[in-house]
Amino acid sequence: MDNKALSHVLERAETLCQGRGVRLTEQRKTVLKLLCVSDKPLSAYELLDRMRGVFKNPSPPTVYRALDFLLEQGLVHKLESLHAYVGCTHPEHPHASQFLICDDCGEVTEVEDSSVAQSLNAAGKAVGFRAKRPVVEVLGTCAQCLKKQDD
Amino acid sequence: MDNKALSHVLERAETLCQGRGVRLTEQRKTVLKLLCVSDKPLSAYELLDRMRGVFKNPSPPTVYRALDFLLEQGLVHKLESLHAYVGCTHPEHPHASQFLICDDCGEVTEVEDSSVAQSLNAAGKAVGFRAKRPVVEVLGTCAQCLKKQDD
DNA sequence: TTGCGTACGTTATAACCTAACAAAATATTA
DNA sequence: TAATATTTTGTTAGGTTATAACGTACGCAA
Repeated sequence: MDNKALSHVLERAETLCQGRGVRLTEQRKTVLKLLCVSDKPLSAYELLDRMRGVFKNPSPPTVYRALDFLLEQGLVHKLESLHAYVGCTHPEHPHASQFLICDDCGEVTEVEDSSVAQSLNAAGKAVGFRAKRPVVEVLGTCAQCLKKQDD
Repeated sequence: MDNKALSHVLERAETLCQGRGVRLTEQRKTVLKLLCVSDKPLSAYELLDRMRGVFKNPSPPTVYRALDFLLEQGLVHKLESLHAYVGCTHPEHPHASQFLICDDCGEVTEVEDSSVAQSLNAAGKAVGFRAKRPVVEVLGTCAQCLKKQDD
């Protein structure tokens, strides 16, 4: 994410948090920023490392608390299959996302496909299940890496 | 899973492994059995505990190796969001499953909804992504627990 | 039997995550 | 503003999940 997009996300996050009466503190903003400027998902401990540049003595709870907050606010997502976190690319509204994760280059694409969401919902309903948090992550190979393989 | 279903699964597993020229050793069979008779997903360390009854001195690698094998053979599934494992309920053919996980009672239902699989595939294709391993887990509340809540 | 590949034993440690309690900052109310 | 409550952060420690690395045993085939 470039600088302009970053500041847009941060402003947006500020606005959202103010509207909800919750506080986007420096630590939380830092974690969000670090995730946004990274070109790949970061583990909690990678985040921890990068926070050393900003805060004096961050510890795991420091990072996990910030992550918990950001997850609750829908500003970041956790990729369960990678034990890693990414900034949300469209936090404007609550949503059920799917993630395409490239095994090869590590790139992650967040998509919001309504037919996936719908069919999942329907599958649940068919057995009387009420969905709360869908986890949809597809591991595979991205277009770019597929192309490279052909060369 | 009852005793009859268990022996059916084990026979089926034997047949599958023989056909593929791989070995379903005692350790591997034990892990599969433990997962099948459990009424809920088991973590690797829960499996480790239960293996103590069968093998003299099992260690984490013992369990993880067996799990890796069973995962490769499609005989068990890993639930990424729980860090836990379940026996596959229909290992007859390779398939992309979805899991409905009840937050309340812990029950997990494996479903195989082709429209979910299709829409996911389509969403990937739209951006040139080749899917290899889909992870689809829906956390929520099962029908039984929903009913209880009403009472 | 010798050699090769696969499976297993063993130790250690890496990586991920949370509990628990104290201190500080911030918000709330009097 | 002062007193109080609430939220956030600091800090220590420890629990859980997963793998590296290296050696040994076993099964099989030349």
